[in-house]
Amino acid sequence: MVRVRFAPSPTGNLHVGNGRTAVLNYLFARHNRGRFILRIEDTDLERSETLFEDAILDDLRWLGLTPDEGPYRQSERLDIYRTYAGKLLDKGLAYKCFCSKEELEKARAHAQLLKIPPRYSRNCRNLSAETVRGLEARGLPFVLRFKSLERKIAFRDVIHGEMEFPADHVDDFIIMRADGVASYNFAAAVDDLLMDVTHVVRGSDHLSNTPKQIMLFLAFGHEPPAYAHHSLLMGGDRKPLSKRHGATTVAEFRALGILPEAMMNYLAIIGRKTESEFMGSDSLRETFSLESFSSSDVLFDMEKLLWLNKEHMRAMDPGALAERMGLPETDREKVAIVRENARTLSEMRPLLAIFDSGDVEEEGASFLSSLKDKRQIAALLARIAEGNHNDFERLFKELEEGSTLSKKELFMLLRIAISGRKKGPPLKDLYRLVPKDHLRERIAWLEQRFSAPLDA
RNA sequence: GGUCCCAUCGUCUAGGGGUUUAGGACGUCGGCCUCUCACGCCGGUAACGCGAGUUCGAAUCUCGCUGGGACCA
Repeated sequence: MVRVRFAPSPTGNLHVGNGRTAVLNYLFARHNRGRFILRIEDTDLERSETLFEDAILDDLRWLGLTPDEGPYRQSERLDIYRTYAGKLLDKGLAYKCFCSKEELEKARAHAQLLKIPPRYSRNCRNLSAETVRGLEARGLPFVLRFKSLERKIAFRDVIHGEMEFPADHVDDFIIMRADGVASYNFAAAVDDLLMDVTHVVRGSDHLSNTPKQIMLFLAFGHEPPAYAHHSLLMGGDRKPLSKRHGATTVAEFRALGILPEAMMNYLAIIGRKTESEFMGSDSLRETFSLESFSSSDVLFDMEKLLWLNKEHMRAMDPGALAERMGLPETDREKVAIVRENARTLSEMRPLLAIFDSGDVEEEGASFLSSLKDKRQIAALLARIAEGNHNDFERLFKELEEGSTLSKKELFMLLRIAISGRKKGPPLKDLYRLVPKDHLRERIAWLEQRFSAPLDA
């Protein structure tokens, strides 16, 4: 049984990069009929907030990524980590280190100066039991360090292939801090072990940490899980995606009017080879494979997201789309017409205003002002206002007769009278759906504007 | 500073020694579609980071360099 986990830290809103990790884990689990576990990595008590945990949960729900287990919270499992650290201590695979922060800092600065890798000196590795007792009796604070295996660590990453790290890649790293809180690598490894995680699917920023976690598994006498490190999301300048690149959190895209279907679709296909790019969650699940991922980093492409969003908007039942926007299902016809001209839900709103108000945009009004025969235009507007039917073809034919305007001019005149805008959906649909009182309101406004002295 | 990862059109990718005038998608540009915009259709633009080596032949294999990224604190 495949078991995967998504393990965010609640130190901020859900970043799209982490959102992608969540999507991949979810899809991998579903594809294999496995379990998708949610684990909150909140051992950094200073930076973790339940406010962010709620926000992340909310974003996952919005994306449709329902966990099968969890959320488990590391802050509620501190005793477990202590117990497991104790096991390593008993087996002689970990040791107490009394080196002070100051000493460590000094050694690090020294290493920096000599331009040699900053490694822990292993000062406390071979302290006698007696010495340790003595130091403890004096009440000196200590951390627990893992006795790093002095051999190279090799493993096969599902995305990167064969991986090999030299023996000195890992030093005697801390597994328990002086305050009794487990370190990131230790808590993650213990949880992956205890939660029977079979595949660790995460960002390649964790690639260098993997040898540590593998060593911990070996220390506990277990086979490590399979690892799959996917590439990272970058901004246009190939720097890590951050605020200055625009929207970076799932919540921001949601606010921008991106559909969850599109967000999931986009996050699931970038950096991958797939036969088709536009997919719903069913085909995403069916066609998913970790092997289809490229190992190079990916630039976030807003244009492609917008394209996918539009495709999803167009594929959706118009009534459902209306409801998604908080509109009654009966607005389906309006939504169906207007969505062709929008890429996001937000872009649909001003278009929907065509039906709900008698406003005229300046661009439209000034276009009419630019036409020459003002008297004829006023006459035509009056005749449009009289129209009481919904047949655009008929109206157009009626007006065309006796008019000296070009076809294009007549169309534009109608467009502005009906919608108050220069651009928009086909006129015959608009004429059918714009309420007559709004139409008259627009014409009244235009007539008033025309009777006023023009700047021409 | 060390270790690790990565490198084909602007972007995501196909291609894994001859089948390639390097294919597709998004974007972009042009044309068509009885008004505009959008949709749709048709067409165009655009890439193998650099240098050695292996080979009859390399985008494809090897090494080096350069560039970008990550981790270690």
